[in-house]
Amino acid sequence: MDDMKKAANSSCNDGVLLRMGLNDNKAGMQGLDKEKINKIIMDATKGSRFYENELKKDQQVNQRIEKMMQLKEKVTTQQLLKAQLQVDKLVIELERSRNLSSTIVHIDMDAFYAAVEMRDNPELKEKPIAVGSMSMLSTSNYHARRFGVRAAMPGFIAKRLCPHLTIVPLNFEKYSKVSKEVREILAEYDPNFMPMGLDEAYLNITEHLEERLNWPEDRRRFFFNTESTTRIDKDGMNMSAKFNEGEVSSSPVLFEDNTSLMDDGFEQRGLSVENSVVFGTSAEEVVKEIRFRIEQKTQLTASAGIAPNTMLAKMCSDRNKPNGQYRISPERQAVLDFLKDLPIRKVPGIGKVTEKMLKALGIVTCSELYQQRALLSLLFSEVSWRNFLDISLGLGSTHLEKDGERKSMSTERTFSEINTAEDQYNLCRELCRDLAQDLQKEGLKGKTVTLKLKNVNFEVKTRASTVLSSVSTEEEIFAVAKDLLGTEIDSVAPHPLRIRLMGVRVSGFLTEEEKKYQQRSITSFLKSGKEIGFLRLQPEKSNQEYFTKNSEASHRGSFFDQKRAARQLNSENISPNESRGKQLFHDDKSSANFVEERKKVTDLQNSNAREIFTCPVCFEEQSSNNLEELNRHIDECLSGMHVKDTVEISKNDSSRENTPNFLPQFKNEHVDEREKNNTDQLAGTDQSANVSDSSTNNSTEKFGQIIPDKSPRERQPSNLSDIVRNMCMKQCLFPKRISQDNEDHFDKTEQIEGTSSSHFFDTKEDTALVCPVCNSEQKTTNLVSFNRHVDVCLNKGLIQELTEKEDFPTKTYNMENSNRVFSGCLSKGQQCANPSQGTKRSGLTASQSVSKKAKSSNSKHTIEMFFK
DNA sequence: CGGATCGAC
DNA sequence: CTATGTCGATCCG
Repeated sequence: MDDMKKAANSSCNDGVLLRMGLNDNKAGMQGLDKEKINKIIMDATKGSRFYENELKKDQQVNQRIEKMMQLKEKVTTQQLLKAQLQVDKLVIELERSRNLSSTIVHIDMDAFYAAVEMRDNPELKEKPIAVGSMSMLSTSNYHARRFGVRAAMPGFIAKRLCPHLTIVPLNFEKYSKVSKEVREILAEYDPNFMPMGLDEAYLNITEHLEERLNWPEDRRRFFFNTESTTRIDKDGMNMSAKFNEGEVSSSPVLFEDNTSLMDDGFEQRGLSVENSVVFGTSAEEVVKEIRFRIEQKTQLTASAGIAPNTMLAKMCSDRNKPNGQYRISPERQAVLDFLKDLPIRKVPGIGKVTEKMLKALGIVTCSELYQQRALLSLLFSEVSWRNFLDISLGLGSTHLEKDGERKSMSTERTFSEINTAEDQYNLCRELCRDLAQDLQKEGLKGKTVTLKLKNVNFEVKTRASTVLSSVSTEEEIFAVAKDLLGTEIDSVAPHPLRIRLMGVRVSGFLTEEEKKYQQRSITSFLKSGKEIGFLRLQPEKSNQEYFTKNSEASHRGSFFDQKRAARQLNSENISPNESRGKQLFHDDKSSANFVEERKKVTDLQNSNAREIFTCPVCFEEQSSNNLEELNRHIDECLSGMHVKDTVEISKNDSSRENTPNFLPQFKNEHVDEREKNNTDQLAGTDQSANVSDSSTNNSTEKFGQIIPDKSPRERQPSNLSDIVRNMCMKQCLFPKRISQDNEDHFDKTEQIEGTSSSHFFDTKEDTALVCPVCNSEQKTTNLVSFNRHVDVCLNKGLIQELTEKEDFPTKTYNMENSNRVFSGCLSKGQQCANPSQGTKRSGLTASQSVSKKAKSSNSKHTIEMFFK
């Protein structure tokens, strides 16, 4: 967002102080010099918990650097020479595939939030201002920057730097509105432009430039905003809305010394009719036109960069800001000239830490980055050094990829210290509630819940748990999160957990495909009694829900509101008793309530009065509410379908054997030129693999053999083992991989993302089959036998458990969230206790060779293949 | 997979 | 008093 953020940290000496200070200080009547600024910051910082943590982090980075330097010492000349050869081969390839044919533009609004606030409140125009709060600033205007006030700085420190600083609170609605106005303009030049936050965007104007060549002059004519904000129609009519403000003050608000585009010689062009200006057909002219229109429409200025790829364009927009633009002409030499002395820190993706590490190697500029390419290839991961190489050659994306599906969703909050378990659980629930709401908006469900905690010393911890059934509701998320939180509370007991931030994240979303099948998998089956559970309790109340009710009854409104209210009342201290783990309530009143409510639940469960049974196999409601009878019915149902099902599965195995189906699909249609080249060539040697991959990829037919391919509504699970198998397949949790060859392991992410199915029962030599029910390793690798075992196990185990009303064996499937459904059905209120089982995940059995093929056809790093 | 870290806005 | 919130990527164990 903010141009100065990086400058703040660039080319500093080591040390926390300098990191937080700034280096460049624009000359001006007012303002502070670098030294003063750093001193003030230091005084405000020194001794704080925050500072101590910064020091600690600094030490860790230093250790990383030390490790790297030790590695460097071991590098022999021979290794270096060899690496040099390898890398240079790659350089030739990269060079050969350099693509200069696109015209990419990066637009960056100048000090966006601050500029908007100044525009809307003229009183602020002459003053140093910042947008944010006393604890954190989002941006500052250029006036304030002269005092060292910048984004990501806490307001109270900014105030010390610049006592006259006006801090205005964030107003996202307003910024969004302005942002939308800007985007409307951008879309005219590239309908597929890519916004990056509210104040930045990339455009690919290659096509626009071509079309524009044929445009008549009038189509490139724009009027000043006293009349119009956009070009006129052929009839000379205004096409767009007028400024609603009615005020004519169009002068830029941002910089006292600025030169508006209007003063920038547009009138001298001689092309303009009164009050209008005509733009040319070059890329520069297009971008000037865009910036002109933005300014006319919003009274805000933007900076821009023009270059053959996104990386360069972004760096260009930084070059002449504020209110300027810069272009790298599409020639190799122009690119290299631009990079020659450019500090690596200016490169997007190179941050504070990377800068420091590279600096330890004597690398500061991009040309130095290139010179050290061989060494870097030995010291850094492949991904990293290839990225470095791309950077030093000036290579980047020449097209704008649509960003794919969201991968996670989270919410987190900072607050003044919270140290009682009760408060922490309440807060956690509130976060879960908010998150659940957000998830709902996008209709997402995820399998992994991550809890994030920051203690009062600013140390951050995350704890994650992946569950079998995907979660989306407040209760479901909280059920997982509260355990994670409980574990953390326990881990510091008897001391209280003293935190200043808590966050909850959900990730591992189901793909569309998975969503469909999930409906008839055991997960949904077990997940909630509401849907298709074979036992319904009325009213449907889980323990958690009682907890909610309870806490909500005593606290109205948001947790923070209550805290605030409590502080104001300031009468009663919440007793900071030993907050032992999962004991949710500490004060007598709520404890009592909880116990009482809990009792109600068990009472309800014990009185069979309102139970309705639904058979999990045939899905028929049972007339009897007798457990024994239900069990007998289920037995019959299961044994009736058992044999047939086994045969069906075994038949499918053979057809599945060599058709791996976990390969990820191509994420986007467009393939980078150089990737295309390589895949084309690879196709020669690897054709068969590609064909087979793509054919299996979407093969619903094959998929359908495993799970009969009818609409979920049409077909319900035939028996429990079927259900379990479906679940296993979709969740990729099976079978267990015994031999742990750590070398050359494949990318699990890809497999989980992709539609994995066929590898479920794949037989591999290094794979032992482990029964998901009894958890015992099976001697046989024969799938038919194995399936039989699982079926037997299921029938024997599950039904027996049902009948005997004992706890689910510890060594079973992890039921996690499903506990409450099971508890209701198995043993009237008894929970099946296997809390930790679910976090253990089995490895996958996909063959590595296949996995590599997947990469070669899809990955950015295909070039590697050439050197083998 | 889980956890830490980096980087961007 | 008072040092953000959200997201994706990567690396390591």
